Amino acid sequence: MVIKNAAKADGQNRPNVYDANCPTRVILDRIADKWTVLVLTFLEDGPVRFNALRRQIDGISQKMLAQTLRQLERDGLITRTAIATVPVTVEYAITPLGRTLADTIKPLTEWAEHYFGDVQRAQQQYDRAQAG
Amino acid sequence: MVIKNAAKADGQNRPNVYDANCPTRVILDRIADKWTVLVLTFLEDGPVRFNALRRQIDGISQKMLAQTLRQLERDGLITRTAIATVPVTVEYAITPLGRTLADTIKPLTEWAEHYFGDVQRAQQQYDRAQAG
DNA sequence: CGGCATCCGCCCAGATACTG
DNA sequence: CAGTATCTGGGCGGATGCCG
Repeated sequence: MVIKNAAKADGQNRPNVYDANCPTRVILDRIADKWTVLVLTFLEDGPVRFNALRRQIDGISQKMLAQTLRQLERDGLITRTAIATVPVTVEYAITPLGRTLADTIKPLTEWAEHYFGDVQRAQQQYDRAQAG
Repeated sequence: MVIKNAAKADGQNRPNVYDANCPTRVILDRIADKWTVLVLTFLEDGPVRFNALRRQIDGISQKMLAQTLRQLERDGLITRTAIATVPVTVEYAITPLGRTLADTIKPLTEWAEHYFGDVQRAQQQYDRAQAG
């Protein structure tokens, strides 16, 4: 039983992320994807083509990029536009809904940039304590 | 080459999450963990014991909970306090650093609770379009 | 250029059993 | 109560090859 928020996911009450059957868990799992955050925030500045994304998001494979993009498109967070040139050009753009999410997760990357030093120091201290 | 932010991770310039070698990626990967967000936000309201967390965070296994807690402790985001009772009691509490992160990711769960309906509708529309 | 299909290794997560 | 230890399989993600 969930104490913190007694509301059940199935129906009339408020959704509860701590309930495994709550649909908000799906969203959380999506955000918990390794690449979703990076791809979505990258598209904030304007439409980008597939290979441009591939090059600029360092470390992503074409398979994972394609997978992530398809998922984001399915969620209505980005759009996919194929332009019939030779060779074909495909542009990905963020949707208004996607932008609300991007705005929400942006502070996250800022937190990472601001505090990663503190975290690293904590880790080193922890590791020393374990070793000693 | 990264265009969006020319700064390299190694040294004098600003960190760049789009660079695979950037230490902020480590933070992002941590946040991208399935359970980190839930555990950390849950501890915002005060210290909680192991089995209490296990019961209240629906769907988590004891293995994953232990793993997540150890990781969070190592990152300096939570503390672990063992009280020598019989049987032993262990309380986990959020640190000031952890609280800054919890405050940062909280809007995320709120986004999920607010917009999951829009996402579900988008998914259904997408799936219909694929089927038809 | 922008993918998809296939194969495959490896790690992650669940289940189970045991301990202080 | 609060974990650790071990085994196991399913899936994730990388590499490669092919196509419109």
